[in-house]
Amino acid sequence: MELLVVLEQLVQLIRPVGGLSSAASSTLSRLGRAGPQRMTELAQAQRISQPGMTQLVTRMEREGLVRRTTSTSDRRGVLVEATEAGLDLWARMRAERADVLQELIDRLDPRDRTTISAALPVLTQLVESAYDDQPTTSATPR
Amino acid sequence: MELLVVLEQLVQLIRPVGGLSSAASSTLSRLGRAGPQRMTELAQAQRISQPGMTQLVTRMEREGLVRRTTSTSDRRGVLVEATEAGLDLWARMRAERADVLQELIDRLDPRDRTTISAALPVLTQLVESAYDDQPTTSATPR
DNA sequence: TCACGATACATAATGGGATTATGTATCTGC
DNA sequence: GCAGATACATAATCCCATTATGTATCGTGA
Repeated sequence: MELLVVLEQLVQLIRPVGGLSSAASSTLSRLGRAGPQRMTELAQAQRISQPGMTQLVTRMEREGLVRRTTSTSDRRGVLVEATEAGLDLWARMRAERADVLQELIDRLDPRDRTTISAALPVLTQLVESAYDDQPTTSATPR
Repeated sequence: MELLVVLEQLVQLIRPVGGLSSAASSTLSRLGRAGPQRMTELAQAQRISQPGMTQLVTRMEREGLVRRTTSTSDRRGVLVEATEAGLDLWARMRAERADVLQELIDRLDPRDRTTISAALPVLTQLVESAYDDQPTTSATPR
């Protein structure tokens, strides 16, 4: 099986937890961790276009997960912040995902488990270095 | 960074190669490897609905990557087969992806490289066992 | 042989999710 | 004050997925 297929299927297994899409999920995470954000900040962090993020925030607002507030420092823009319900979902989602992943790993034999545990930080580093090489303002690899 | 985010970003790095979406890409792979397929077979393999696959095949047909042929054994259905252009793209895509991945891995130090190489088959096994536990006919985890 | 239920696909309607282009309001620097 | 830049929203479009439904064909049992 090709690695890309493996990775995508792994994502498919884990992502449904919490019921949010990828972009919604990590946008909510970002708001939870870093507080209110500008629309373009969120779009850049998620590597999608600004209108794409506008639409996503609108959907998340509709579900009560975030709200738009007025930015006092610059009236051209808004700030997006997570609601209480959003933060609750975020916390639940993270816990559930950890469980799902742990279950998957638990079915490996101990040596494979060690291998995976060692690989995760390396994968993280790999991704980070790959993105560090790309200008943030360039088009999303797509 | 949360594992899911890492995985998704890794997918985002690798997938653009070849310019096909995930479903198109692995559908084309399947046709290349296993020859003409029924629509429902393709849908099941991809874990999407039949109408979803109908639409995808229509789009791929429009791009000249596949064609529908009449199934002689059962006039209710069609067979989907890859065109020459489709097979060419498939071959190119696979080669390019291998290059991208190799580049990413080459920037690791040798010990991390070994770690990743050991982890890939385990990840594969992990995904396969996870899907083996789920009835094929059940809804896609979503 | 015929009728009924199942199968195989296409179509319709809908919504999420992404893009580029464009519009409107605000900001900044000359 | 004005021009260019910025920040977002909106419009149009396409991909991609779903469920529901329609049409044709098949398989089986009476």
